[in-house]
Amino acid sequence: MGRVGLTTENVVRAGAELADEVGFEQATPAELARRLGVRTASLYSHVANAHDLKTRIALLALEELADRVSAAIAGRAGRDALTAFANVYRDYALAHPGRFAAARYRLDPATAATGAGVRHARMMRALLRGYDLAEPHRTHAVRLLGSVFAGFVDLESAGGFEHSSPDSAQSWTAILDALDSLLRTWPTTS
Amino acid sequence: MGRVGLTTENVVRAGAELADEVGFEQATPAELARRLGVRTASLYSHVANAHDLKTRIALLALEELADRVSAAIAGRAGRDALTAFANVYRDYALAHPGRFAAARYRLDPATAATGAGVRHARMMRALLRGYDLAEPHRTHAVRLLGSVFAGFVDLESAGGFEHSSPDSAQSWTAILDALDSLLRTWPTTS
DNA sequence: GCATCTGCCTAATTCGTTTAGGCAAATAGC
DNA sequence: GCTATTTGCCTAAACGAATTAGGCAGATGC
Repeated sequence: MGRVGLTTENVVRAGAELADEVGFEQATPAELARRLGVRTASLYSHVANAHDLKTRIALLALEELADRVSAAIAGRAGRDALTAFANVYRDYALAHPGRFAAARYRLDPATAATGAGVRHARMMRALLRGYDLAEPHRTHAVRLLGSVFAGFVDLESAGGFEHSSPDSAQSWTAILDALDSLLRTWPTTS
Repeated sequence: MGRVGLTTENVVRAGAELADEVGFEQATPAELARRLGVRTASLYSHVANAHDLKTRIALLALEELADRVSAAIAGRAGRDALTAFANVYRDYALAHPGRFAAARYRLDPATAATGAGVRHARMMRALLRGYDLAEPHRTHAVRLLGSVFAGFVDLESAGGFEHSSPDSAQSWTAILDALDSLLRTWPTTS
């Protein structure tokens, strides 16, 4: 009956691990308490409620992801930076599916503004400095890349590419190739 | 106390509408029963359980989406077909957010194989006939398009583009432009 | 060594999911 | 038009998750 030593930090980190194991949706206070060897009610001193727990896991994931992207693109430019950035997303999603799902959890605007979401946007723009894009094309490109990364990784981890050849890793590199070449010859007609 | 006239069909359709109003995750049997003016338990004669309800809503959404895509791309090719296809996705997602979320619900492989998912894949390949892509590039392109459509629409409906200019509609057309030009000059290096 | 703080507890409420079994309205056979 | 059957919706009840209120005891500060 000794104390387990819970803190908000603690609980959230354990929640993130739980999410990776059983899925973000199933990372509930009840299940988390079970894992921590504690009564469910005890968690409510550290997180406000189920939504708060999920929000904190989401913020943790965004932070981790931003750290990794930041490390990966340092000193790289152009196509190198593009693949490094993209691979961080993909690797993170494959290694930490629950956290990655958490990173896509709908945050209210105020919370999102405080979190690491802004860092992501900034890094994406930094990445595009290696390509010669004026506004508004740069913004369009940011959104395209964000869409492709999120979309591909989502489909892949949902098993959408599982039952067909070639395997998804090949498509991934081919797509990065294509995006690189697209960014170099971005159509500025409109 | 007269009978409401529930059928599986009925219940699922009402569930889809509920999902559009309150979100797919919140489209629970309990809430649905409330809307239908019926006790929760009564639904269980028509759907097996909450998961079954969600699965059926997902299948309905996939079907509707496939029907619309099919109508939209008939008689079109190349860039016309591409934008028609893409706009069906986007319009559907904006008009029916709950159903669209449902369409991304993880189905077990057997169920997925029976559903309209395969029609989507076939139509996407048909769309690409307008571009000159040999295998495996065509498959890569299918996956790229799937990723972009899903990713963009997801981010947009999650409000990811809300607090920055230019507005998302402009990015959408710019991205379709870019994709069209990319498909016409697909890099076949690898 | 005492007072305080606080981490985790028990107890209780509310709500969603699900199963079992019953009654009555619709339907079909004659 | 009466009877038999189906079946749509019900009540009752079990179970589990989320959440709040309040209490005890172990850690901490003096």
